[in-house]
Formats: sequence, structure tokens, C-alpha cells
Amino acid sequence: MREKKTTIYDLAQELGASPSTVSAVLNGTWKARRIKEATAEHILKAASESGYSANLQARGLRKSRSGLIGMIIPMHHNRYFGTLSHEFELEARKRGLCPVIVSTLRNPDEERRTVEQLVSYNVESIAITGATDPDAISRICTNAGIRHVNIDLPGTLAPSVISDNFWGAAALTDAMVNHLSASRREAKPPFFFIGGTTDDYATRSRIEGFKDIHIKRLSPFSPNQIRTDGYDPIIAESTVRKLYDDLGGLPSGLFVNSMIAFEGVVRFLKTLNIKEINGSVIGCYDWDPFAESLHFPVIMARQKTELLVSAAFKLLDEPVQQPAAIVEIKPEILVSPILTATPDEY
Amino acid sequence: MREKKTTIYDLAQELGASPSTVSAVLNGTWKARRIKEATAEHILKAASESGYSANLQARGLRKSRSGLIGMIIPMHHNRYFGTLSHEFELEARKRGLCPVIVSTLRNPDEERRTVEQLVSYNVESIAITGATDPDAISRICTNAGIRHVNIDLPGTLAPSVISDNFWGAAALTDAMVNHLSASRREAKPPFFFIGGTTDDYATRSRIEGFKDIHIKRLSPFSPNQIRTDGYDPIIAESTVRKLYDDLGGLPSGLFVNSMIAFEGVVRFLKTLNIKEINGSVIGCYDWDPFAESLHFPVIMARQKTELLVSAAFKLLDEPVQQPAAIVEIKPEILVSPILTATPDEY
DNA sequence: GTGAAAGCGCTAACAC
DNA sequence: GTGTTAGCGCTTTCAC
Repeated sequence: MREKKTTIYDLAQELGASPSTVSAVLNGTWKARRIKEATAEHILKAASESGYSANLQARGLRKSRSGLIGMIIPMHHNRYFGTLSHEFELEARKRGLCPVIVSTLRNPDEERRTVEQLVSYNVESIAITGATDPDAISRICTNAGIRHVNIDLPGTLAPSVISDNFWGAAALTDAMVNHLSASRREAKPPFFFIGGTTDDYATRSRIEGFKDIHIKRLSPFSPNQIRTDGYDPIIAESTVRKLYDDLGGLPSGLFVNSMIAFEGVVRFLKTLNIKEINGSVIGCYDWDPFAESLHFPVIMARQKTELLVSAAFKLLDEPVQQPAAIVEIKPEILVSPILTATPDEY
Repeated sequence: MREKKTTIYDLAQELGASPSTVSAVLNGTWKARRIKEATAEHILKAASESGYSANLQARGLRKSRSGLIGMIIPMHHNRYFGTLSHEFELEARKRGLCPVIVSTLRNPDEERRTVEQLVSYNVESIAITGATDPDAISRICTNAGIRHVNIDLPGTLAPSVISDNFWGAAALTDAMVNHLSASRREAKPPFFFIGGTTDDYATRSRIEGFKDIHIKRLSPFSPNQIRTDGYDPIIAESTVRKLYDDLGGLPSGLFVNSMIAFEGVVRFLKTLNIKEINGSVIGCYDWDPFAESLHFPVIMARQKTELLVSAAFKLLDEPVQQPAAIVEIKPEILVSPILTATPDEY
């Protein structure tokens, strides 16, 4: 281990050049300074031999930029946010920025502390996903003059890109109705909506989309068809069991709001006969590769994370921020393989 | 948006104090400087009113520390690495460090560039998981005098904490044998190992563990029982199909190496009758909550990520780095719920 | 108890 | 074509 890292001064001294020359060569602005090719090569060589690496804190301090870009997510150990992180990272690297992705576990205090920390590091901008209070974060960022954008959960103080939950829920419900056999479709049986919470903006929009198609294609709708008891799999399991007991069987259509709740639903469905499950159509507003591997068909709405993220970057690039701007991205509707074998149903 | 962020100089001027006093108050070293309580309160108040936030780049430059800690992972969109990131973040925050978790997609160039970038930001230390060439990364870090540790994949130039793959595979195989009915166990039928690649250190150790128990409890072992065609689900699917065709049925035991390969295996198993699947015992060296929801039982080995990460931090804290140090963490063996219903088998 | 001043490593304006 | 120099915002010794 070397005692101290080499600086441009060390290099300058060693080569009898000036620090500014070394600096220009090492940060690539040297053609602009019309530095001799030979000098440049000379310096570059010495730098790589000494294992020189620029001190980005010093550079950042001087230029009042950091080369960092921040992202706040609720958690890392979740496929959806993992995919968002992935896309975010790709976009960030494309712009030569180093992504700093921090999770805050849906804790408002943690969110505030984290944003303040990112601000202190002078990040160039911040993407906020699934925060408990996006506007509180916006206030901190705005106060520090930092551009930021909400992803997935809209705020009123910064541009937002969100999933088109109404459209997605409607499309999912529509696909579910299509999958009913012609005779059952005639019977217009009620579908049920399970999981999530109406505190949640996304859930409310999804209920609206579900309702819309339900009324158009099935029956006029009663509030008891909505069972929003939260996202916990255990709760979802008991909710669907209770529903089954109440109805004396599965409903013809089950719209499950989120993969987490779906895990619980699957635990219950496993206890049933496959014939019985196949009498119903199961939809899930979320996507997981494993859900495609179940022994019964599932229709899923998958968020197009690549589009969410690229739209977010586009909003950040906007010359002047439009706090009210909202971009909606439609999810895609996927049908697990076993279903595509019966295309006449669609 | 404010034009420029307030600095300790602004505050000092505004309050008629000196920058050093303001600095001491704001970074908490003021009791040591015996600054008057009143002065401190005064400054603190002004700071919060002006929305002051320390410039951590400047502080870092001055103290030659950054408050950042780096982690290199292959990817974010994967449950295992997501969980690792999560644990890493918790540990980092506990120490007051800001985690910078960057994925390099198993690309050696990207890995090198990323580490160099982290070095340039003066991160306090680095955790490396699943790198293609841990020792190359070690060389960069050592040259820059930065502490670092390998997680999951050992290197020879830095301390490593790895999963005890031999033990885990042996324990998993053992649990699989236990699950055979007594009569089949007597028959000592051959088990098969699917997925992964022998280029991979982890896979090689797992094969050894599998072999060890196989020989002890079943039959002397032939190399054709190992089918390491990589991690791709599509390939795994065709490998298991071919195996099924060759054997005229499923083997009595199927050891699947990784959740990714398991996805493909499940796609094939879905095409079989449940009776047929239940004639075999399925194991997977990896864990996913959804795999517990399948309609047939699976025995899984789950990495104890919390232990991997805490062991890694312990190694970083060591007064002097022991390049050869290797800490092995045993995974835990989990049995999907349906299996726990037949405890007499264990 | 508090202030003055040097300097962390870099960039950029201005010399020459 | 290259060197000199003044900071970026902070911490820290040393003075008083």
C-alpha cells in the first residue's frame, strides 16, 4: 500500500511541467489548450506508470459538480425496484455519471436524511421512487437547487413519471374477461379485486380501471368486490380464503394487486384442485418470471421500467423544470405461456 | 431555487463569528473547542434557517476521507444481489457511511473502470461480490491503499467471505436423500446435478458436496450425473427434458444449481403429471419465496446474506488485512411448506 | 473561548 | 505552447 496517492503536483514536479499542463492533459482538455502531442504523451505515460487517479472530490469542489447522480428507492431486495435501479444505472453511466442508489425502507425520516446527504454530496440530480412523501423531498431539493423527478409515485412539486395505472388495470381486466369462455362471458359474473390499500394513489387508479371495464363488459359493480387489505401475503391469503368460503368457491375473476399479495393468493390456490382453479381467470398487476411457471395460467401487467427510467431522464434534461408535468407509461399485458396455447379465446 | 448554497463563510459573516467557530459548531466538535453553549445555539439556529448543508466534497478533500463506501455487484435485478445490497446498506448506514452500490454486469472492463472510479471518489473501502476477476480489482485497490473484501467469490489478494458451498451442497443432498421414501432410499437410485458451470468456483465446490453425500448414502457416482450447461433457464429446460427422455422418466433426485436454472426446470416440470413429479425429490441451491409456492415440494439452500455481509465488515475492520483470510458461511436448508407436513420423513 | 491562516487537489483565467 | 495563481468550502493548527 502506498503512503499517499500521487497528485498532479507530483507528476508536474517529476516531469518538470506545470500543474496546469498536467491537469489539462489528464482531464482531456489539452487539445483546447494546444499542448504538444509529445508533452501529452509524456504526461499520460508517467501518470499511468505511477498509477495516478484523479481526486474527484477536489475536481468536484473546484467545478461545483460531483459527477454523482442520486436515486432513492424503498428497497433493494425487490425485483421491481431492482429492475428500476438497473435501468437507472445504465442511463446514468451513459451520461458519465456515477449512480448512488440508496434505499430508505419507506421511512420518512430516513428519506429526508438521505436526500440531505445526497444534496451535501452535490449530486447533479435525484430520482425519487416510491417515497412516502415526495413533496417533502422536493422541498429539500428545490431549496438546494437540485433537479429531481418522481418515478412511479407522483408529487405536486416536481415532474413525475408514473405508470398508467388506470389503463393498465383496465387492460388487465379486459384481458381477463376475454379469457372467460364464451358462455361464462355471457353470464357476466362478478370479478373481485384483492390486495393493496386505498391510501395508495396507484391502488385507487387501478380500482378505477378495473371498475370501468367491469361495468362495461360484466355487471354493475358493488363495493364489496374490492378487498384492499394491504400488501401482506399472509393477509392476502386469508382474504382470498374468506372470499372462497363466502362465495362457496372461487370468483370467476380474481384481480390481484401486486406480486406480494399474489404470493399469498398462490399459497391458497395451491390447496385447491387444479380443475377448480382453471374455472377462474387469475390476473396480477405486477410481474415475476416465476409466476409464469405456476401450474395454472396467470395474466400479468408488467411495468415497463426501461420506459419509466428513460422518461425520467428526459424530464431531468428539460431546459426548465415543469413541476406539474406528469408522464404516464402504459404497462404491458402478459399472459403466461399456457394461455397462449388457446388463442381462440382472445 | 437559490442561486448558490450557503457556506460557513456566509454564516460567519452574517453572525459576526469566524468561519472556524461556525465549522466547529456545525460538525459537532465544538465542546472540544470549548465554544459557549449560547454561541453554538445561535449558529445552529442560523444554519437551519438558511437551510445550510455541509459541502461533503470540501470536507472530504480536507480530511482525505469521503464518507462513502463502495460495493461492486454483478447486477441489481436479482433477488440474491438485491438482498446483499440491502444488508450492505444497513451495515454502511450503521457506520455513518453512504453506500455506493454499482453493478458491472460481469464485465471485466466495466469492473475495472468502476473500481477506479470508486477509488477516485476516495471511498473508505470496497466490497466486491461476484466479480469476474477479484484479484485484478484487488490490485487496483491495493495500489490506491484502499481496504476491500471479496464476498461470495474468493480472491487470493484480499480477505474473502464465501458461502460454504461444499457444506451447503452436501446438506441439501442429504435432505433430499432423507426425503426419499424408505424403500427408494434402499434402492440407492442415482441423483442428477443440473445447471451452473465448472468454470465457476462455487459450482465446483457444490459438485464436490453433492458427490460426497451421493457416494456415502446412495451409489458410486458417474460423471454423467453432472449436467453443467450454464445458468440459462432455456438451456436448463432442454437439459432436463433431455435427461427425462434419456432416462424414460425423471431421476429420483434432481439437484438444481441456482434459481435461474430452476426457472427452466420448472417450465419443464409443469408439463408433467403431478404424480410423476412427486415420485422425485427436487432440490435447488438458491432460494426464492415463489419457489415455495409451487404445487410440488422443493428443498432449497438459502444463503445467509446477513452473515455474509456482517462477516465482510468484520474483515474490513480488522487492524491489518489478511489477504489469505477466508471466512465460510453455511447456508440454511429450507423445505417448502408442503414438505414440512410429512415430518416423519426427516 | 474565538479568530487567522494555511492547505486538501484540482481547474481556469490570465500571463507570457 | 506552457506557467502562475487564485480560489472551490472545509478543517485544523496556532495564536491570542
